[in-house]
Amino acid sequence: MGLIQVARRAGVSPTTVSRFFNQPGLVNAETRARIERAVEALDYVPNGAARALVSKRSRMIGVVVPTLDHALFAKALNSLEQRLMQEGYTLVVAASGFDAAQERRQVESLLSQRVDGLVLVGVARDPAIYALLQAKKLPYVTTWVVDPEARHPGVGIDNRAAGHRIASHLCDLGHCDFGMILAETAQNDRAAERLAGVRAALEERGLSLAAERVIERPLDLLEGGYAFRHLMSLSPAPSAVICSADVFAVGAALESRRLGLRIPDDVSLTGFDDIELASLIDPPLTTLSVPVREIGARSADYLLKRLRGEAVPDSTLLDVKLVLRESTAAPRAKETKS
Amino acid sequence: MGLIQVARRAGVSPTTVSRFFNQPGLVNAETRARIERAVEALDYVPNGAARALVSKRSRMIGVVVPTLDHALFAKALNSLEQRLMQEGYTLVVAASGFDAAQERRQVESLLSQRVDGLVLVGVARDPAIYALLQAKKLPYVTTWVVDPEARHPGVGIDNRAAGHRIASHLCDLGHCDFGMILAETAQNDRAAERLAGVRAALEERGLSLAAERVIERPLDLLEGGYAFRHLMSLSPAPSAVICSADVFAVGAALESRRLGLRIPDDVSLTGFDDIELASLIDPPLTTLSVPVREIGARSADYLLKRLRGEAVPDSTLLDVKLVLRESTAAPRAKETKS
DNA sequence: TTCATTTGTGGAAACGTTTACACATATTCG
DNA sequence: CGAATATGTGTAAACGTTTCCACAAATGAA
Repeated sequence: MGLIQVARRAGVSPTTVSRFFNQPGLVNAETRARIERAVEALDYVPNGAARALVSKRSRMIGVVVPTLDHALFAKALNSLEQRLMQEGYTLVVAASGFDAAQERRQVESLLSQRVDGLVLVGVARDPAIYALLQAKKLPYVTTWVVDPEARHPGVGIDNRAAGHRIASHLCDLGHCDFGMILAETAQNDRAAERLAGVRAALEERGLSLAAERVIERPLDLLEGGYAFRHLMSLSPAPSAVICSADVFAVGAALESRRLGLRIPDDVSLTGFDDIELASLIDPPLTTLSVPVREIGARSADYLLKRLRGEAVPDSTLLDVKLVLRESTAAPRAKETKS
Repeated sequence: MGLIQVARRAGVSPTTVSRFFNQPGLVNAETRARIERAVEALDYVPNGAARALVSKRSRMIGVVVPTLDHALFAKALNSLEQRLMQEGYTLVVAASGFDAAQERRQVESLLSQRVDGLVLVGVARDPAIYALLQAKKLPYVTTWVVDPEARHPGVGIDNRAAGHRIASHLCDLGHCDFGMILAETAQNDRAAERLAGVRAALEERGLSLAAERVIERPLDLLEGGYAFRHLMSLSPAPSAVICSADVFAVGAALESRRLGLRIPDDVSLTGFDDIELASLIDPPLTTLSVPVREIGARSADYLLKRLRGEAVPDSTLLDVKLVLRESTAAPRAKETKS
């Protein structure tokens, strides 16, 4: 039911059939034709398991994302998959649901499936995972972030600098009262870094961000709306709300309409990621553009090169762009205390 | 570097170690403890390739989606993955990019990786794929659709009935002039069926949908806007625009604002899928709710059961709900010809 | 006590490839 | 013309599991 049957039918040895698939150049054109015919006739499909067992390469790349429920990770996966496929690799995916223990189990499972490389999101995770990866000498990349201490190869952006950038923009416009909506930092080092960057920018100007003005929520359009409503109920209400994801910002923008608040006249609003919707809502959202597709493609490239044994720079820091649209403006002149 | 080393260290035979993993109940508690220790000490991870080779089951399920660029498929994948993971299965994904030839290559690749089952989207595809699946006796499900002729097991909705339903709703409101925006039917049988359903509903009432009022576009927010603009430039402009996906409808809604058209006063607008955004835009979108997550979960269930050898109904037809929100209303009274 | 059953374990043969290594024949070169 | 080098092919040993079968010891029933 395999190579041997094909070999028999083509009147050659199994070795030759194997070569036919792996280094066709080495086999005589005529022989090649005979083998081709045999393959067709038998509907032969190589057995990846046997192949992986002996060659010690499965031609599979594993990836663990927090969730597939949001287009962001899915988009990155898409470009990852495309690149890998071009090179004959297959993608094995697992979704951890932002759960550290589950992520660990997933990684173990992927190791067991003998993936040739691994793509992870973020750098903060159960150290046991890194220990295992080290022990097995498995090539891996962390994505979206680049480990500041460079202990792990990564493809991503500087989330802290990005947070700094967007906060600075708002400060430059004259804002002093901020609110922030972000993903739960305990399970999301991207959000944590962005927050740190925002904080740093504010501190440089002698401003600060009170804890009750930092709202952590699961990433979700609705949650963005709730958080926004809450922030705007504080006194004084923030004159600018920074969101760690466009999804939050869009939710906030929709909620603002319900609250009768105008953006940017009453509040400035910023997002993060630059999803398609960001440019389409009213008003178009000022945001920080994250090269999602490139993250996917470059991660693939990194692993591919390592698997080919080529030298690769450990980390790739991608550029983010501040995209100025219409959701930010100077704050309203402060009413003088009566 | 494997079972044997663990066995040696634990002072048992490889067979016993194998049992330890596969039927722990059969091995003595004391022995089990010894093996456990050996496993820990050696950082042993079972070799899935070897396992698959001899057991003929890889514990991997393959899935080919058109794209991961849209949240819809990704969401379904997410629930699919969750269910599979619970049962110890791993998900291998490929994105065909709506390309039939590529889909075929992907399926072959998945067959080669020896997946135990396959999830496909839609039922229209290269017949060679079905032939191969048949020849290899590989369990598979088609999703989103249920093959009307029941030649293939499927988990999905009745897209035609759904199209019929939403068109009927608009007819009942009194609309006569329709436009439709949908995905390219050549590569998307879901869209094609929805269109057919709409057409059927109209015909029942003596109405029809001219070819130039059916706009096929790649699934994309922006495209929805362009198509909408074009439809509204026709004369007479449709009083209702039916979209085969919420993504189109949201794009259309955003565009309507730019055009100075009010929804539903000037045009009624309907979507399909009921994505989260649908309820949040202004006005909230009347749409047809598709149980995306359930499609994923049930597909997983189907395969899981088949792999366990249990009997399973060939097809699962899921309910769709017409979600009435505020984007549809009776058409404006027609201006009488002057 | 004897036989049958349960419980726990091991031996050895697959599974379908790849990969050294060897070898025969044809080609090139000094 | 002989030696060196390509070119094309084959033999046989892995790879790390599972699975079939056998078997010993402990337990239960008669």
